[in-house]
Amino acid sequence: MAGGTEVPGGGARPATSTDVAIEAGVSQATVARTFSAPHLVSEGTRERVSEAAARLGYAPNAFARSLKSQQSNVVGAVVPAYGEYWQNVLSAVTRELAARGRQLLLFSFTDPGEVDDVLDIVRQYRVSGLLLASASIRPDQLSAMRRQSSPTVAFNQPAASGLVSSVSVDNESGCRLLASHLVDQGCRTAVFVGGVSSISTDQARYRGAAREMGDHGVALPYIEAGAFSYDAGYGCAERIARLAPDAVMVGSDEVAFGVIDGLESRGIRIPDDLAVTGFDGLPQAAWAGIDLTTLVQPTDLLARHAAELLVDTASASRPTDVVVDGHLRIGRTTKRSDR
Amino acid sequence: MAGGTEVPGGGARPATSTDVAIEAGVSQATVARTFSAPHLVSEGTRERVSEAAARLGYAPNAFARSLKSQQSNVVGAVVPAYGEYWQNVLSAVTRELAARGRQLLLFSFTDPGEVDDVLDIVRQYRVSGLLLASASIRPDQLSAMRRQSSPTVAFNQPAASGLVSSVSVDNESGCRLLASHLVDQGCRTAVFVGGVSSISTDQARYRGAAREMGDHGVALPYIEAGAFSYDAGYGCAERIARLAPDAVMVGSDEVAFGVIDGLESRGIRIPDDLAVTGFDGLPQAAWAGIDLTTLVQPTDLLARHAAELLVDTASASRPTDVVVDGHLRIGRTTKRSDR
DNA sequence: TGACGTAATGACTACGTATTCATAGGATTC
DNA sequence: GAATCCTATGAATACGTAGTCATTACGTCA
Repeated sequence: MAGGTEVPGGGARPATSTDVAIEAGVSQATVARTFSAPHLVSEGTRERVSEAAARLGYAPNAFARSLKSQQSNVVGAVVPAYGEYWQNVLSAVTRELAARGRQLLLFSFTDPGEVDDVLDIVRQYRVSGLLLASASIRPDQLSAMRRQSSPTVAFNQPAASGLVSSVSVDNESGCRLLASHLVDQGCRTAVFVGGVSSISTDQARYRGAAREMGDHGVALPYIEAGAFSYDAGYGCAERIARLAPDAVMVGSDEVAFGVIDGLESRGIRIPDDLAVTGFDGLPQAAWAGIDLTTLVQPTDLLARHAAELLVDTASASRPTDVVVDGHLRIGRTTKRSDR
Repeated sequence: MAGGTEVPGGGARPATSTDVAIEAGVSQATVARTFSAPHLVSEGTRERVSEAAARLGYAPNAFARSLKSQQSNVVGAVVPAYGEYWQNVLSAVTRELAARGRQLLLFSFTDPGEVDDVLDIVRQYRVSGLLLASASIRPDQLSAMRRQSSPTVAFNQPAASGLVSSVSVDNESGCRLLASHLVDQGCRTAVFVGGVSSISTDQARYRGAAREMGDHGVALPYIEAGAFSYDAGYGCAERIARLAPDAVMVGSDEVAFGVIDGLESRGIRIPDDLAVTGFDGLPQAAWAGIDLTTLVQPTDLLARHAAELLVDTASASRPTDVVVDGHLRIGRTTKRSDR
C-alpha cells in the first residue's frame, strides 16, 4: 500500500495532515481547517477528522505552521546561566507566558562575552517575542535585535535607550526606602556593597541609596563584591569590617546572604553590631532563619507586564518602559534591640 | 528593483537565502550550502556569500531548516513551575545542552493534572529530544511520548518502566549514608519527613533510610509534609516535636530548611536537641548560616548524562538507566557538641 | 422557477530551506 | 589528444502546513 505510517506503536514518521485526510476521506485543507479554524468545518466532518487524527496520533507540526503563517508563538529568552534572582524571574515569566499560550525558547549564557554568539542563534528562530533578562546586554546589541519586528523586552534594565521595551522595579526609590528605614533606626554610618559596578541596576541602586543617605548627612562608600553571588558577598566581610559602619546596604539579596554569613563568621552580630539590608526579595529572605530586611520586587507583577508586552505585537514598534514599585520588607537584620 | 528588503533599519521581512543569492549573484542552493555545508563551496564564493549575508542581516530560518531536514536541534523540557531543586536542574541542563548546540524549549506546569495538556503541546514541536523533569509523570504518559522516535529522558524518576531513559541519583543508598551517619552520631530514635508520599523518589528515599535505620534497630515513622516546599516543612514542626526524636531525616533540602526554622521557632535547638538531615545538596545547604548535613546530588554530572542521552539519537530505541552516587555533606545540623 | 447568496469543501500554491540530479569546466591519466 | 574523474555550481523538488480561489450544494427571495 501507499502510506507507511503504522497506527500506534510503530514510531516511524509522525502522521501528517495529509495522512489524516486520507484516513478521514477528506482533503488536506479540511484537516488543516479542523485544527486551526474549526468554525469553517461542519460538525460531522469535524468529528470524523478528529477521530481519524486520534487514531493516527496526529499533532500539527508547529514548525511547518510557523513557516507558513509567519509567526511562531515562541518567545525567546536570553538569561544568565547562574543566579538565584534570574531563576526566579524565568520561572515567573514562563508561567505567565504559558497562560498566554506561548512557549519559551531558552538561551543561557555564562559570560557576557557569549551574548553576541547567543543573539546570533536567537535570530535563527523567528521568535514572536524576545525577553532579554540580563543587565549586561549592551545598547548596540539591543538595537541589533530591534530589527526583528517582534516585541523585545529588557527585564530589569530600565530605560533601555528607548530601543526596546523594558520592565523593571524602581531601583532608586526602592533603595531610598531602605536607606530611610536605616536612618530611622538610628544609622549614622553606612557602607554599600554592590555586585558589579558597571551594571546599570547596580548603579541605580547605589545612586538611590547614596542620595537618601546624603539627604540625612550620612556618607555611603561603595564596595564592589565582584559578582552577584553568595561567595562574593561572603568575601566582602573583611573590607566591611575595616570600615566598621552601623549598617551595610547590599545591592542584592544573594550577595547579602553571603555578607551576613561572612560578617557573623568574624564574630560580628547582626543586627546588634551591624544592620544589613538586601534588595530583590528572594524567597530565602523570608525564611525565619534569615529574615532579611530587603526591598521585595513584585516578581509576578513584573513577569505579567513582561508577558503582556511580549504578546502584544504592537509593542514592537512602540517601546514602552514599565517601572513598578517594590515594597519594604522589614526583618530581624535591621531590628536593633537597644533602640 | 526586485527585492523589497531594505538593508538594515527597515525591519520589514527578514532576508531569505534567496535574497542573499540575488545579492551575491549565486543560486539559492549555494547560499544554503555556504551555511550548512561550507566545504562544498569554493573559498571565493563562500566569501562573497558571507559578505552579502552580512549586508542583508541574513540568518537562516531555523523553522524552515527543521522542516526540511526533519530534525530540530531543539530539546523540549517539561518541568514543574515551582521548586528550588528543579530550577537548579534546569539551569544545569540548559548549560550542558547549549554546549552541545541544542536549544531548550521550556514547558512548565503547576499542577500534575496539567501534564496531559502540556504533553499535547510538546508533541506539536518536533523536538529532537525530550526531558521529563518531574517525578509526577505517569508511566502511560511516558509511553505516549515514546512514540516520537526522539530520545526521552526522565530526570530523577529512576527506572521509568523501561519505556524511556532515566538519569537519577541513587536515592536509596544516599539515604542509607545519611542514616548511617546519624547512627554513628548516637541517634536512637528518628523521624522521616517526606514531601509527597506518592512520588517515587520520596518512596525510595524513605525506603533507604528506613532500612538502614532498621538494620541498627531504629524505627523510622513517616511524616508527610504535603509538598516539597519550605512552608510545608515549617508546618511539620509540631508533629515532629510531639514525637520528640533524636533526629529528623527530611526527604529534600528545601523542606529541611523549613523544618529547621519551624523547630527553632518552637525553641528546639539544632543540633543539640535534635539532628536534621536533608537531601539534594542545594546551594543554600552550604551557606554558613545553615550548614545542613545532606546528600549532595552531583547535579552537573547528572545534567551531563542527561544531555548526552538527549543528543544521542540511538538512545531513543535503547532506553538507558543512569544511576549516579551522591556524596555525604556533613554540616553543623548533625554535629553534637556533647558526644 | 430562476437568480443569487451562503456554507462547506477541494485543488493548488507558497512559506524558506536542504538535497538530489544534472551540468560545466579543469585537472589527471594513458 | 581523448577518456576520465573531481569540484563547483545551478535547476528543480519536497518537507507539512495555511490560506486563496474555485466549485458544489442548498436555501432564499423575487
